[in-house]
Amino acid sequence: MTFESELKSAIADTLHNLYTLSVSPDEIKLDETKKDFEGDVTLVVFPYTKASKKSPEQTGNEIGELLIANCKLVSAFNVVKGFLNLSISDTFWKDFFVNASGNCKDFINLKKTYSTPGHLMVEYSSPNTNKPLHLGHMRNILLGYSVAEILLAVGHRVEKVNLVNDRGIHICKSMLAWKKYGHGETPKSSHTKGDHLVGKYYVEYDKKFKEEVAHLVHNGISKEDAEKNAPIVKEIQEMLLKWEAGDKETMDLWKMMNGWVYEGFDISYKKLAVDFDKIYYESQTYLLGKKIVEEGVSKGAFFKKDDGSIWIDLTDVGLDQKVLLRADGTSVYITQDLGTASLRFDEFDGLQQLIYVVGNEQEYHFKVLKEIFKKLGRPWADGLFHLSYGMVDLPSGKMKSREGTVVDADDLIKEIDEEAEMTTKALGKLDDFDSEEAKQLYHTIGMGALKYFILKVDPKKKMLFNPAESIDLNGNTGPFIQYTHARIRSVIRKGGFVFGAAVSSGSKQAAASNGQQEANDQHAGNLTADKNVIKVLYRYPAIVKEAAENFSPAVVANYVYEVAKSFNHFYHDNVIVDEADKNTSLYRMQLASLTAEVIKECLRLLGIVAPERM
RNA sequence: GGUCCCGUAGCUCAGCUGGAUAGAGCACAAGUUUUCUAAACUUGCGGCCAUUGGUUCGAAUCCAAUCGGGAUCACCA
Repeated sequence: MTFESELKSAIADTLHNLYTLSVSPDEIKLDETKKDFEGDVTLVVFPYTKASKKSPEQTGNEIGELLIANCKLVSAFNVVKGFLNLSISDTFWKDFFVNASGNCKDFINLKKTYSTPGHLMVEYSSPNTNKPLHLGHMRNILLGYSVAEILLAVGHRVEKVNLVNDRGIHICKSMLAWKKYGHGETPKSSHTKGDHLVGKYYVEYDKKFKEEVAHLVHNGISKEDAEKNAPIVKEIQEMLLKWEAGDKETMDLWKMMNGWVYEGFDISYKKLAVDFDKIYYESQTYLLGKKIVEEGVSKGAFFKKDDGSIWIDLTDVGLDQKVLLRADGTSVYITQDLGTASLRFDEFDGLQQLIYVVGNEQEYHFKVLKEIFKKLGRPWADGLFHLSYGMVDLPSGKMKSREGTVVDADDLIKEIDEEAEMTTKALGKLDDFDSEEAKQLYHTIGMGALKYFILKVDPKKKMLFNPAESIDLNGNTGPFIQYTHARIRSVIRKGGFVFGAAVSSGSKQAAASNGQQEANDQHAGNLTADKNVIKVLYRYPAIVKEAAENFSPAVVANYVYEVAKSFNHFYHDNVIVDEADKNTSLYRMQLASLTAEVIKECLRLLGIVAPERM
């Protein structure tokens, strides 16, 4: 149902006929025709003037004429300078529309994009269990979820996984602070979300630590020594040792506090409407990887220094030497990543790609990880992909947990929901909603605003988060797109059109009986304002495919905005439900309905719900 | 210092596998509703696409250098 490949071969044939030029259809590039010119697609003829030995205009005209004669897709052409603008026949657009509209489910469903789908894993979120989620985590979570949904949409098998960083000295900090100063406080007793309570003690530790250091410095000890020898530091080291030894009391405390955090995270994940197929815990994976290090040593890929530490030399690929195992035989950060990656490819048979959604500050780490596996000759080494994204900055500067300049995820969600509530109430369209329905809708709209705001930006760019603007509900925003969907639904409810009625009853007769067929026939070759909408809808499968191949929800986000815009333009100029003109009415309802379906699906890929009313 | 990423309108961003007069939204100014949801639509204002050089018929897009911003180069995770 695409014209590009057919047109390209026709052009290739034409070039061959005219100038005995052999060009493969794949090499031919077609651009969308600029708005100011007549036509749908444009062929730039400059590259062919050498072969034609004629002016660009002449060349364009010759190609255009032959195409008109030989390719029924092309209904008209014009040449401006070296640009051959081709009009695709209305018949094509109409056939496309009738087909897509009549088999809407098939049009929306892109699972057959690839004849042999892949098997991929997306790791995202990956939080620490010592503090609540903040804005930076949200970019990660929303990106990861959306990428996974997009990959699923084009038919890949996808494993969504989360690797929880639940152990280590930073986790012990909140444990120690709670033990010393917590007086048995629990989420229940304090009416605090578990992750926030634990986060509070993490901050508390840092405060005490600073106090002790200041005290020691005051007594004439150097800052460096003070930071090493503060009593609380000794305590924390003891605690870590106890944890590693499996000391019962410490383990119980650890389990209890982590449990609080997980309860808190679950609430946040639920609000964000994201999920995971499998959760890995670092406490279970941090000892993995040593075997791989040994293997590397025996293969000669790694080497041992005199002190017993094990290294890899990556200077040949432009990286440095990197330690893989400490002199005392304990793991470093990358050791466990070696283990988990390996584990995953063993666990999931046929896994081809492992996509890590992790901030760009880890780029070096993932380069090293990939190189190590290459050196070890793992066939899947090239399947490791670091989906790196930029930091989220605030207008006031960088976010720093310790300085309290973070935007807390739960607070932000609450704030945005409230904003959505205020706006919705002010518009007063939904006074018949009961309070539960209304609350649900405010959240739907709030999340639409937040998710769209974050996902429309190219992941690799660092983004500026302005709390005031992200809450904006007009213009290029999630609610704008959600609104377009809701408006279409509303109109269609009034018009009484049941989408795909003909299809569900499964016969052409049904289509004829409700007038769809007739309506479509009447509009054959009579496309005008609606054509722009149809043309935008036509690009939907290619857009999602592009987004999947580039792991970029931003592609979908920017596209769905275009869909909404083009439809709103159409809507403004045309009456959809018109009792006096049933055929036109029915035709336009189909167009509106198809638009709504595309919007809904694109939003779904971004993790955004398209409401029926708003 | 080495490596990587970014620099487009006052602000937030598209466009970057080279193509025509560089697009949106916000903000600002003006207009559109007895009609299907105005969270909409229309119009205006706003640009040496960081700078310089190169490649090319053609550069925001590719290459190089420079300037500015960020990240990273731990026996931390």
